[in-house]
Formats: sequence, C-alpha cells, structure tokens
Amino acid sequence: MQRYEPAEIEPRWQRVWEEEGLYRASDDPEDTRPRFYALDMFPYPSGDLHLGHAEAFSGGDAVARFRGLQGHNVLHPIGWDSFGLPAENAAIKRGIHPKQWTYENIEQQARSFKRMGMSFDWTRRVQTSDPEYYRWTQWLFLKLFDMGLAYRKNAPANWCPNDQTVLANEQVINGFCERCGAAVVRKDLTQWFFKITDYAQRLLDDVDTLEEWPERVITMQRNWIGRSEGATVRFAVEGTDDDVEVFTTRPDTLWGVTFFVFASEHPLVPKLAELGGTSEEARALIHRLQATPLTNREQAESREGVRLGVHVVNPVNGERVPVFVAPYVLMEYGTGAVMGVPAHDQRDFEFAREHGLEIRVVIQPPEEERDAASMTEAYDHEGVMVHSGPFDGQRSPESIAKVAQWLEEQGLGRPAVTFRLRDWLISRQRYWGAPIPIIHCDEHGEVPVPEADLPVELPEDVDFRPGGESPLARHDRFVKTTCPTCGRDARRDTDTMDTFVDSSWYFFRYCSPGYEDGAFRREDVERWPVSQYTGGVEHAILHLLYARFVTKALYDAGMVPFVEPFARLMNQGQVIFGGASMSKSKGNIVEPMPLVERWGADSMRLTMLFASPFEDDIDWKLIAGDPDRRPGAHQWLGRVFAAVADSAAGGGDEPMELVRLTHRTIRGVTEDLERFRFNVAISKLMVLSNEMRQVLDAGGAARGAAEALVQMLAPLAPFAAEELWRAVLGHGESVHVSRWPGYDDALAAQETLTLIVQVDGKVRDKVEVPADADDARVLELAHASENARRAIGDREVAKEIVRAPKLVNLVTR
RNA sequence: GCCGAAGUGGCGGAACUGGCAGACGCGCCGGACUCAAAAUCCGGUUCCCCUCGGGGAGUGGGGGUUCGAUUCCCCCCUUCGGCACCA
Repeated sequence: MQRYEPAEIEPRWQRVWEEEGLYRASDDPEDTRPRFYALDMFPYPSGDLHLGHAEAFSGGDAVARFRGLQGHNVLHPIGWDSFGLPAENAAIKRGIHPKQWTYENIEQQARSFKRMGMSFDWTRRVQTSDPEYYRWTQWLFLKLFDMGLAYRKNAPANWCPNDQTVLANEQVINGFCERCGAAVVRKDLTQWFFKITDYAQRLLDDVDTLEEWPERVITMQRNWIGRSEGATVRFAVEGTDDDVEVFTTRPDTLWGVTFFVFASEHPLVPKLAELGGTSEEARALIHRLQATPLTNREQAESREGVRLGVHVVNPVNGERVPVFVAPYVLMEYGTGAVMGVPAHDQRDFEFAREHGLEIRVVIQPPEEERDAASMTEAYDHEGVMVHSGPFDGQRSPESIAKVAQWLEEQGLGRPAVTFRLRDWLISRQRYWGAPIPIIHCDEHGEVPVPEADLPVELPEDVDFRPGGESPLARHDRFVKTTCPTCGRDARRDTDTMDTFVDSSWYFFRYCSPGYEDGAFRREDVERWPVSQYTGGVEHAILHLLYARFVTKALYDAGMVPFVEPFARLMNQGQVIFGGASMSKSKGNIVEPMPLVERWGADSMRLTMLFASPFEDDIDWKLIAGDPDRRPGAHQWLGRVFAAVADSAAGGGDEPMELVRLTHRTIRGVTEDLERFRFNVAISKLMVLSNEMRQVLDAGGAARGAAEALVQMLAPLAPFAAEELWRAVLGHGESVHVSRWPGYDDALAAQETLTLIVQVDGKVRDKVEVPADADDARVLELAHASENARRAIGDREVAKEIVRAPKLVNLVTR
C-alpha cells in the first residue's frame, strides 16, 4: 500500500511542473479557450512568506487551478511590491543596502512559493523596484502630469518624525503613522499630488457596478469618498472688499447663523486678525494651531476659539455676525470656513454655549415649541422653517434644495457638492522608491523628463539614512542635470513616489511581460481583464481606490478599454493567533515554511482552506496550535492515498450508490469552488473518500470515484493529486491539464430519500421512500407510522401538509 | 455617534428557494491492535429526563408571520471591522 510522504512527493512534482511549463498563460490567437485572469495581491518582500500569504495564495491558487481544469486559458501571475520604507529601515538596521535586503527576500519568497506549488506563470514576474518596471511607473506619473492630474503645491502635510517623510491622509491612523506608530506632526512642504478628487464622483458612481465586491469594501469606499450635497454661500467681510465662501449641507438654516468661524490656516485670517486689532490671545491660538499636527484630534475636539474682532454679513438677511478662529474648523474640508448655526448643529451649539453666543431656532420641530434658552443640544431633525424670511412655513429637509436654488437666483450662492476625499499626496522624502521624473529649471519650472530618457534611475551609492530631506538631494550627480527644454543647468526632483503608485498599475504590466515600447499594450490589457482579484481587506481603501483611479485616468487617456480594474474581489480573512494578530512583540509568530517542510504544502493549504469560510479570520492557535501534532489534513490525505491506491488495485463493479454519490459530489464541489466555499468543498470530498473506504472494505470497487476525487482534489492539494493521478492511477499527463469531471443530474439525484413525518410540526418519524414517491403514497406512509399515530393520540387530524417526497405534516388543531 | 458584518455543541464550522439543526473536521470518551506507547483502524459524542421504546428543550434575548423559522418581519443585547468635529 502507498504511504503518504509529502516530503518526497512534493519536491519531485515541483521539478516536473517546472520542466513541463504547465502554468503558462497562452497569448496564442489560435487559442480559443475562454480566458481567466486570476490575480493575487502581490506580496511585499519583508522576509519569508508568512501565514497570511499561505492563506491568501492557497485560495487564489485554488481558483486559478479550478478555472484551468474547467478549460480556461488562465493567467495567474506573480510579482513583488518591492519598493518601500520597511526595506530601508531594515537595511539601515542591518547595515546593508535596501536593494540587497529586498532582493534576497524576493528570492526567498519565490523559492517558498515554488515549494508551496503555486501555479504561477513565472515568465511574467514583475518587481516594482526593477528599472524595467519603475521606468513605466515614471511614465505613468508623466502621463498624469500631462493630463493635469499631477501637480505640486505647498501645503501643510502629515509628517512622520520617525520615518522622516510625509504621509498620505490614508496612512495616518488616528493621528499616528500607519507604519511605525509615531505621532504625526504638521509640516508645511511643497509636495506632489495626484488629483484623485477630480474623479471623486466617478469613483463613487462606479462603485455601484462592482456587484461582485464584498459589501463592506463597497461601503468603506463610499464612506471614504464621502459625498455631501448642499450649497456654497458667500458672506461679505465687513470693512473690506473680500467675500468668503462657506459650504453647508443645511442652507435651510441660514437664517439661524449667529457667528462665523475660520480655520486657522485660512488665507484671509492674517489679514482679518490685523484688521480687527486682534488680541495677543488670538495670535497665540493661531500660532499654536498652525504648529499642531493636522490630525490631532484632541485639539480638534475642543471648543476653544477666539474672536477676530471683525464681522461678516449674512447675505440672506443682512445681519452682522462676529468672526472667530477655532480648531474645530478644518482647512482641508469644504472652504475652510463655516457659518455657525448653533440651534441646528451640535458643534456650533457647543461652541455658542462656550462663548456666550446667541442661539436662534429657525427649524421648529413638529408638535413642539423649541426655545433657545432651554435647549440642551442642537436640533438637527426635520421641522418647519421659522424666522426665515421668504421661506417661513416651508418644511425642512425638503426645503434644502429650494433654498439652494433660491441662493443661486439671488446671486448669493449656489447648490454644491463636497467630498471628503482629498488629493493623493504621492511624494516621499525617502530613498527606496521610484524617483519623480521631473526636472526643475529656473527658466521653465517643472519640466517632465522626456520619455526617451526614462527611467530616471535610482542611484545606488546614496547615503539613504533619513535626514528630513530626500536622501537623493545629497547625491550631486543625481541632482545635477540640464533642462530638457533649454539645456541649461537644472536640478532633478529628489522625492520618490509613494509605493501605492507602483501598485496602482502592476496588474496591467502582467499582461504585456517584457514589453519595451510602453507600460503595456492596450490589446493585451483588453484580452486579459482581471477576472478575480484575491487579497486582504486591509487594502479596502488605499490600494483599491488608487488602482481604480489610475484605471479611470488611463481610460480617459485611451490606454485601457475599461473604467474599473477588478470585476470580482475576494478578501481572505486574517490569520491570527490566540485571538490577537501575530506580531514579533507578542512573540506569537508562526512561520509557515517549517510546517510546509514537515507536513507538506498540501496539508498547509488544506488546513487553511478547510478551517473556515475564506473571508473569515482563522485563529491558528485553535486549528493547529501544536506544531508537533499531525494536522488533520495530513491524516485525511493519508486516508485518501490508501483509498485511491486500493481503488486502483481492485477491479469489479462499482456500487450504484457510490456512483451516485460521486456525481452528487462533483455537482456540489463545482458549485462550492465557483463560490469560493473551499471549506464546504473539502468536507464533501471527505464524505466521498469516507464512502469509498466503506465500499472498498466491503469488497466493492471504487475506481470511478477515485478518479473524480483526485481531480477535484487537484486545485486544493495539487501535489497529492498529481502523485495519485500519475503514479497511482497511472495517467500519462498531469492532473492539472485534465478536464474537470462532469456530472449527470439524473445520477446525482438521490434514489431514495428520507420522508419526514411530522405531527403538529414536530418530527415523529423518518421513513425511507423512493425519490419518485407521490403525495398519495407519502401520505399513506405517514398515516401508517406507528410513532405518528401515537403522537396524534385520540385527536383528529385537521390538516395535512404534504411535500412529497420529503415531508408530511399532520396538524391536529 | 454613524456605516457595515456577524452571533449555531467543548472548538472550527455545515444546513439549496422556509421543511431531519449540528454535515465534515478537531478535541474528548470507549474499543481493537501492542509487552507498552506512538501511529493506525472501529464505535460514541448538543443538553436534560428515561422503563432504552422514547420524551422534553435547543441556533444571542424577546415578540410576530407560518402547518412548520438557524432561514422572513419588528424590537433589544453582544462581538468584530471601518469611519468619526467632514460643516
């Protein structure tokens, strides 16, 4: 009998697969198979693969292999997101070059992927830190620059004092650096931005077309974009010729404005402070605010603020209202100034109470008199407009649009939409990234590097330790260049790009491997739209939003034929340990590769996929806490080996019941894999293998079941399936190029079923009946049931519910 | 606070369109094999009661619809995830 020895089997087939080139996607125009692009989020090379990779790629690979078996021409590529800060930090710590650290890790991960038996098309491998790749990342930058979607401006930015670089808003978590956890501070810097806000509406609208995305990701994207409808209104600043605009979602409350507040960074503030002869106190506050981090919540949640000593005029009623500066107003949202309506906005209410300002009710709740003096909180629900001039008696919120309309007619404002989404800050003051391909010329300003001169290579001999400015700025040979326009001395931009730029387009590059005349060919991308994207939910906003934006921009440039990059998205759950995420500091990290060496890649995959639904978290401690204990998956594979070997050896007729179960299993597993229900698919395979064992032990044959079982195992445990298919069942070709087994619905149907006999909805008996038993027959059987009769007792059956052949319910009352 | 997802045995989890709750696996218990152990195989395993035929309860809690609810509706509780002065 064949013993299951993964340590012997797996490396052997790994070599054979490589020699046979089994997993290459075909670009042959004669190839008429339907195409399937199975994309996995590419890894960051921070060391060897971790358990999260094992989980994600086990699922992604199962999908790719399953589609291949179903007759698709599958593109299943792999690459590395290999620029980025952690490489630099790790390199500094180890005293080596980031390049060395990165590429060693890539090679290690590549070996591990091969050891895991991933069905990657290695000929399409990309690494974002390769000049052949980032050449096109730079091209993308220039394309966006051409389109007016990349621009540079001086603005307060989130600065991480530890990593010594700016961060995108998306990378600041509650005021702390996403990567290192240091408190973020504010710094005024000239930075490059991508104008993602131009696409806010389209990014929001098209989210509705992503029917195959997880609901929670859709919701997160919507919330992040954060669309608000309302109006902008212009207030005149008394004593000047200046106007100041505010955005409000509640123009219906305009008659309740009793004060006005600026963000401290608002450009008008210095002028107004001077005009109002503002106190030392005000100056001190403004100064302090401008030195605090953008995202300092404690600051923002206070209701402090100071009068500037000037007034603005409410355009709807001509009233003068006092002007303040306060930290609760953010420069980044809306216009950086708000109108204060304390009666109907909680923040304004608190501010008014704090500073003794008038509270004026202009939306009267139904059935109830509200008066300002007794209010304990703002009223922000529906009601009737009062003290509102021409709008008295109108119902809010229906009146909001009417007021906005009216403002436009009166020339006081107009309906407006504001988004929470900010432009994407893409420049970084660190070394290990793609240089921004811009040359600064005194004469000609920001001049794009000519496409023919790309890539702007990242020099290796750089002192890359962070120092508050870009390390590249210290590298004279890099910096000094000539202006492409006038040929005079000029300076290269010394910032590098956010690595999310690298990863915003890598899935296009896979379609045109090695292409040297462009980032990709349009026809390749058209041929290979992503069919399935697999990866972690931690990218629900950042990466996915950026990739969607870049795809839309490239669509507008005529370079790709679709507006959404990923039709289907599947998020695997996280692998945690003992209820907590794994981390070095907790000392609970489990390395997958030693387990793969010990128990086999197939066991690792099956353990992962069987543990829970793919999108749910797996607590490794619960499912495989003891590394010395033989995993259940390994045990089962051993039983499968025995059963298949016995089936191959034995002859004779296969019992009809086993044939039927086989067909039923094929039908079920096919459906399950289509819906990524790997855990359920595996359980069905277990049922089939258990039944095979029974049949074999009773002296029956099971060859047909064995063949089907092995094929269905192929996407989930590819090495074991291959060994069984070729070495045990004696097939000449790989199971991975075999044709997914079909099923016959008639055979998949049960021959007999269990009839449930209920009395008053309670199960009283179970009777085996032929699958074609009709209503009369099952009713007869139900009445014949001893148990049912006893349950009925001397009562009368008032109603009979018959669902032949599955159920009869006899109702006595 | 707002948005989203989810609550089923000791554990991970099954259950098609409302029709056998707990598939499958882990763990545990018992047995076989063994001098013994490991490995392997076989059997049992929701809880309570029982005269061993069976009976009762049971899918976070409370209501409702229905012959029948893990599944549909309403209210509540809890957990997880995201966002959070966004004007």
